[in-house]
Amino acid sequence: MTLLKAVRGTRDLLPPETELWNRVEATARRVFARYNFGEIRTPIFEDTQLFARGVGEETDIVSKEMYTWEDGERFNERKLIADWVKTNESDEPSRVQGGRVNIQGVPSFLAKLKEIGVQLQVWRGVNAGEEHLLSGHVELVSFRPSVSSDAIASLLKARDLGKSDPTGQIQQFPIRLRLVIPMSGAVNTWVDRKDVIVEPFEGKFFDSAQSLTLRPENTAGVVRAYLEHKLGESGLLQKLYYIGPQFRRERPQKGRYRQFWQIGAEVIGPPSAGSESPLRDAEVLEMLASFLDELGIAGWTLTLNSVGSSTDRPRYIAALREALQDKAPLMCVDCQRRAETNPLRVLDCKVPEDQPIIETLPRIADYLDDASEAHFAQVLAALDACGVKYEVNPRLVRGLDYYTRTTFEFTHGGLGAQNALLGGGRYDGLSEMLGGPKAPGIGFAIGLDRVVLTLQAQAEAAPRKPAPALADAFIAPLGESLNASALELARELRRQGLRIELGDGSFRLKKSFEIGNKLARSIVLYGEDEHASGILTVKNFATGEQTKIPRDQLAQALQRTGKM
RNA sequence: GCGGCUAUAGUUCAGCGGCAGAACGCCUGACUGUGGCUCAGGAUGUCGUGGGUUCGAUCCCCACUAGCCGCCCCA
Repeated sequence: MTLLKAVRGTRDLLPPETELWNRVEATARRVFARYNFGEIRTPIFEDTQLFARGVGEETDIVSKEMYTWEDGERFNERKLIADWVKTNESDEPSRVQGGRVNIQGVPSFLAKLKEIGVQLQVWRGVNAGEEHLLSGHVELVSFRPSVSSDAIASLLKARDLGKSDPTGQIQQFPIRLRLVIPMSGAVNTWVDRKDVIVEPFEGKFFDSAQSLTLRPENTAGVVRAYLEHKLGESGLLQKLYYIGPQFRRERPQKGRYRQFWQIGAEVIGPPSAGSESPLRDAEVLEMLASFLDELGIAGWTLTLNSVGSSTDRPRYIAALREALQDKAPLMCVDCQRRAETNPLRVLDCKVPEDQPIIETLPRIADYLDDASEAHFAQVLAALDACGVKYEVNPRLVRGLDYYTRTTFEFTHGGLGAQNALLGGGRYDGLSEMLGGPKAPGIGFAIGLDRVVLTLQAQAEAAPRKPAPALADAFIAPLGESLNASALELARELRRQGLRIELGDGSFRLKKSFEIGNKLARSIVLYGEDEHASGILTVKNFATGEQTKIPRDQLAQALQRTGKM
């Protein structure tokens, strides 16, 4: 039996690494608290519509990277029967074959069906125009009073196959399932037109309550919660932070996982609360700089830009498209594609030859209206005033549709291709996109995985690595009869705040020492003598010093060695 | 999603068309209530999975899976 493994792009976080994760999270909580942020926890999955409307239907995240499923999906027998009746009512009886499910599709699709074990009689005919038997197994289908579970399973498989069709090949040839019941006089009693409600077939045999999606980011969820709970009605600015896993189906790489962790925060509220103020932008950026500094991340770079208001941006994109009509053919193939699909991305191109051309393209700065321009200038002025270093990069663009005005990212050189530690920006129109009142906001998401990677790389480079955390003491019961009272001793010490490892009476003393030396700073011997006298034998591993300590002074003594 | 590289012991990695290897770690003993150091001994294993070539495959070929690097995208 093959061992099951964590699925692609996911991973287990084990001690002692989790200690580092906790440190980062604790630092975030501590720093954010000083700015009066409160924690919000939103669901890990949301209605798919939330992300489609918030993040943007056309973004890569929504169009190809989300984990989406139809929740509460049920096989709809009525639809299946209705479809059968509809497609077969004009068929000549002689053309109807008994007990089979016919599936039409392209050869690769049929091969796949075979591969996953769908046992059906299958002909190829769409492309080749010839009939060719690929599999001889005949699956019987009966659907009175209900469709066989095998047939349902086959439909489910075919449906999933259609969903995961990577090349779009299958979609070009829609899956057509035709259920054919045995030819006999029984037909009319099996499916009586009067008993069946014939409805137009809508192209699916499945009904679902709603489409759900594992969150690919958390801002949309926070804004949804803000609207749902009418937090704007307080008239105050809402300052919320979150820590949690996010999900995107991308190709895994170092620093990029399919389940990844983000620490993020949002400042959002009605305009009357000052949510539009450039001071909020600067304050958030200053907080992030403090967070990274306090964590001890050296060598980060803050890059920022203004992508303009929701009216500036379309104007700019139009201008960019126009300029690219002439320029794009001179650029790399990627840029030629981007010019069509997502012109803003051309600005991100890293090909050296393209750089001079990019320099000649229109700049977003020239398309900002006066208000946006002034807003950005005030953000920069506030950053200057508090001494946070930054670079303005007029080519910095963000991939999510909801960003307006200030956008930024903090990068770190040690991360390779995935060099962004965190990213964020202002989203003045998001609330309205979700059907809410005007509620400008600014937020960011820290890539926790990447921050941890950076810290680990720094620790690796450091001349002295920190020693792994040791327990204060290892309690070694000498003999299994002492196990129970050793637990009592451990409980006593632990309740006084000590970190205790408890051995086992079956261990030979030598083994207790060996294990104790690996796990703890001191060993406490708990044998018959100690049990009777209440005077315990304690040996400090570092000094080799061995002393007798009365039980009531033990905690204090171990505390003291802890500070050594 | 695309391209390249990789997959052997718990870990880091050698290796070879014909008995599966090192170092570290682990276990046992020298040493029955005293660890680290030393010495002696021991066990490591589906050689990623499935096919193919071959008398014979961990090695060569193919497919798959996973990881890493780059692209894409983003945190």
